[in-house]
Amino acid sequence: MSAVGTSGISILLVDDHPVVRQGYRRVLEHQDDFRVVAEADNAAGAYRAFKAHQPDVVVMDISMPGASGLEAIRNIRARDADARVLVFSMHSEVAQVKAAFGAGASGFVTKGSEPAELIAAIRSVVRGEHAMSDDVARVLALESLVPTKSALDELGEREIEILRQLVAGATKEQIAENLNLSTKTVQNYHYLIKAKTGMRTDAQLVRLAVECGLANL
Amino acid sequence: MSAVGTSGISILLVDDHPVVRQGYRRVLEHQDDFRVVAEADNAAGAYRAFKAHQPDVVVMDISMPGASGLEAIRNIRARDADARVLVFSMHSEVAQVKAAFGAGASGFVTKGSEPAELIAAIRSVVRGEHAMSDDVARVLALESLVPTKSALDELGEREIEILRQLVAGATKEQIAENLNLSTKTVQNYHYLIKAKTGMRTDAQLVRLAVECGLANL
DNA sequence: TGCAGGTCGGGAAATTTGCCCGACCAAGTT
DNA sequence: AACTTGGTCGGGCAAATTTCCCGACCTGCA
Repeated sequence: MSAVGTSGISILLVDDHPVVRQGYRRVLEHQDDFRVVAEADNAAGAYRAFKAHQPDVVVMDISMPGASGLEAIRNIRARDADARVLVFSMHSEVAQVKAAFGAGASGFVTKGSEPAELIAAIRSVVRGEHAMSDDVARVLALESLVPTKSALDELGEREIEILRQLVAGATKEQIAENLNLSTKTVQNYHYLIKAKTGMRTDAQLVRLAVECGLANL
Repeated sequence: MSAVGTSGISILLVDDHPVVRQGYRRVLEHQDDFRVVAEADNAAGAYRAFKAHQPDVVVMDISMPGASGLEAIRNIRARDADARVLVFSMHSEVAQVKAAFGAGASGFVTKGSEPAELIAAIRSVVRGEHAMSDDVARVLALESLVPTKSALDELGEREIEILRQLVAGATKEQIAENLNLSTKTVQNYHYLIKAKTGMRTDAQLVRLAVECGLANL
C-alpha cells in the first residue's frame, strides 16, 4: 500500500495554516526517509490529495473551518480502509480524541508535543499500530475511570429516545405515533441528532449508536 | 412491564386463521394464570392491539398475508424494547427463524409442537429468556455448521460492494465517485438493495449488513 | 427578571426516494 | 443464429424528505 517506485514514508500534510505546514514540513523532511508529497488546507482538498497521491500517512489538523476534519478522515477511510491518518491537534479534549479515533484515525498527537513524538507516532502508525502522545493518553486513561461520556452525551433525553427507535428500525411515522409527535418534529430531531453527533449519514449514525450500546434497549 | 391490576400472564394472540386462534385460546386459557387479552388477524391489527393492551407476551404466526409478521414484530419492539414476542409458525425454515429473531422475537415454536412446549416457551420468554422448540433448535444447530446463507446472498457483487460502502458511512456521491458511477445509479442500487433484503429503513439495512459481517470490510 | 436550554413544529428550497422504464452486454438455450 | 436470462447502468418524474432557519412555550436557575 506504500507509494510505488520509492522507499521511505510518503506524507500528506493537512492544516489550514500555511505557516504551520511550512514549519512541520521542515521538521518532517529532516528525517531523510520522510517525504511530504502533498499539502492541503481543507477537508475537501485533503480528500482530493489523498486520492491523487495515496500517501503512506496523512498528518492532519482536525480543527479546521467547518469541523470537517473528521469528515475528511471518514472519507479517506471509506475510500481506502488501509489508509493511515494521524491527527495532530491543538487540544486534547476527550470528545475530540474519541471522535477522531471513531472516524478512523490511527493516532492522535497534540501540537504541544515534541517533534520527536510526532515523528515516532508517524513511524508507529505506518507500521499499522495506533499512537498517541502521552498527554492524550493521560486524559483518555483518566476518562475511562469515570462513567464515560459517549458521543451521545450531548444529546437530550428526547433525542436519545428518538435515536433509539430510529436505530431499532422504526420509521419516522412510527416514532411520531409512539411519542405523540408530528412527523415533522421527528424529522427535525433526526436532523438535529446528525448535526450534534457530526454524523452525515444514517449509516454512520446507526453504527455510532450501536457502539454506544443504544441498540437492543 | 406486566399489565396493571392483575397477576398472571397476559397474552395477545395473532394469527390470520380464526379457528386456529380459537383452538389455541382454549389451550392457553387452560392454564389458569394465562389470560388471552386480545386477538388480531393481521400485522397492523397486532400492532394496534399491542399498543392498546400491553400484553406480557405476543404469540404470533408470522406467515400472514404480506409476510408482514416480521414487520409487526419490528414495530412492536421499536415501540417497546421490553416487549416479548413468541413466534408460532407452520414451518421451521432457517431463514424464517433467523428473520424472526433478527426482527426481535424472543422465541420460535412450530405448530407441530406439543401444547406443553408452547406453554413452556411462553413462560420462558416472559421470564426474559429465549425459547425455541426442539425441532427449531435442531435445524438451527445443523445450519450453523455449514457456510451459512445470509440474507445478503441474493445480492449481486455490485450490490454488495455498494452496500459495504454505504454501511462504512460513505455518502452516495462518494460511492459514485469511487466506483465511477452516476449518483443516480447508486441511488437505484440503494433502492434495489432495500427491496431485495426487505429492509424498509436504512437503519435496518445497516444492522443487517453488520450482522452479516459486512462491516469493516 | 431574565437568560439559557430543551421541546415542539411551521416554512421553503434543494435533494432524495420510490418505482418504472429502456439500453447494453455476457452467457447460455435449444 | 435468433432468443432468453440476468447483471449493470442510468433517465424520468411525482411524491417525500432533508436541510436550515425561525418562533413559541416551558422549566430551572442565577
